[in-house]
Amino acid sequence: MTQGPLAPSRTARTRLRREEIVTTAARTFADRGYAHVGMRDIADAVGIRGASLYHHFAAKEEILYAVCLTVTREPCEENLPLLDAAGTPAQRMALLVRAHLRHLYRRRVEHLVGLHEMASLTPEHRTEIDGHRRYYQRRVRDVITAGTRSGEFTVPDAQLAAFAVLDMLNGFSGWFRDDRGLSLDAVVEGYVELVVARTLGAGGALA
Amino acid sequence: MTQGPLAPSRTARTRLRREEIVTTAARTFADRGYAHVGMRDIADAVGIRGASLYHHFAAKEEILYAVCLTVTREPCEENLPLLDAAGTPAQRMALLVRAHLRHLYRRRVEHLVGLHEMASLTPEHRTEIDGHRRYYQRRVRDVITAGTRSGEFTVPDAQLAAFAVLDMLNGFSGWFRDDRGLSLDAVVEGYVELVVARTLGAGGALA
DNA sequence: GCGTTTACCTAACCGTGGTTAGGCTCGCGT
DNA sequence: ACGCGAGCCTAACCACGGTTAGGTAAACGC
Repeated sequence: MTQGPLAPSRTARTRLRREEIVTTAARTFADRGYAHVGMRDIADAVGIRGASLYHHFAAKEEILYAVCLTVTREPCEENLPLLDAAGTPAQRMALLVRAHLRHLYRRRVEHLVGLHEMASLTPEHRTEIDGHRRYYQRRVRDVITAGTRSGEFTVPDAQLAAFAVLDMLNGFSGWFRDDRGLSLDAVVEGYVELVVARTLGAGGALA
Repeated sequence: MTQGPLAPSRTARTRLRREEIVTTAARTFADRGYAHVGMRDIADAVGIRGASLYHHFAAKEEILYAVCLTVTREPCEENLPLLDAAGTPAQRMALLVRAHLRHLYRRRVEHLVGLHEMASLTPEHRTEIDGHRRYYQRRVRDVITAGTRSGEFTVPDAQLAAFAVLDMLNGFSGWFRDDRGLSLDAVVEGYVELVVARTLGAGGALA
């Protein structure tokens, strides 16, 4: 470490560049669709030449893969620990809903890409991304099951409820826009009630 | 009309062929993604040569457009009339949920394509498809508003509830498979309860 | 029956876009 | 101070795939 924290180290700058490419590409993919975006388009948006992208990524699909990773791994790492926190299933579920929606918002561009362009991933990459999603879904289902056992939730089928809740939440990134009537906070709290209190049936027992 | 109903007329056979192409293409698009499917692939699946497709469609995008049309126009024509039927908002909503899910099931392949490949449509076609979707959503929101006014539904925000309900329903086509535990009928009735009774809050007042 | 249309064919074109080859320059580590 | 590799460049390749041109055989309407 001959490098102070003021001037970013070489590896740090490289990482920054990679992230810049991924973010820029995600924005372009979201706007025009993965297939309609060429390497030269991504490069233009970053400010370099098309061929230079291959210094950072081995193929176009690797960039898409990086985008998809951020939207399936981050929620697992950041949101799921909330399900292990203290509190009743309903309280923990409310925490998850808030974190989930805020992540969808923070990464809304990447989420749009991740939801639509799965088919363009390599089979192996696709399998891995799917694995993350299935794991997340399983954890949500387990909390619902726990809430059902404790009597807080009243759904007949935890699996079905998990599908319903996750589809409801994930749909958010498809329609929410900053410049329309609804504020983020209003939607988040509205959804906490819709999901935890109503759909799952935990009356007024919220955190 | 020199043509009896036994031997299909020329125009009828042409229409059949078109529909066969659309159906086959939808299946292929759903499997491998619109961009990864060539005209020759579609033609192979139908049993003709690539160039022959241009006798029925002017461009590849026209085929995708036809797929998208069936999944946005059909629900408007077949499901929305149920909202004008007799009965309370909750009863009418329950009818819509059933019809909506059964349509998602009947046309599940086309729905998968319609949800994922929007970006590959011509701007004009995309606008038209979006129009159908927005109209459908508006009609659902209006029923929820009606149910709120009549006191059957207890949601604070009809617009938000409409988003939530439609995302929940449409997600169905993303995960339902015939060969797993759940039966279609079980899911449909489960979702009627989740949507109408729980999420919208119409206690036990179902049809 | 006979022209016309339908539906399909073979053959080829050609733009697009992912990818590669190879060279320049600067900053970093020793 | 010097070598090396990171980062970016220009130039070009080339395969894929949408599309067009032009022809043929059967089906249809009068």
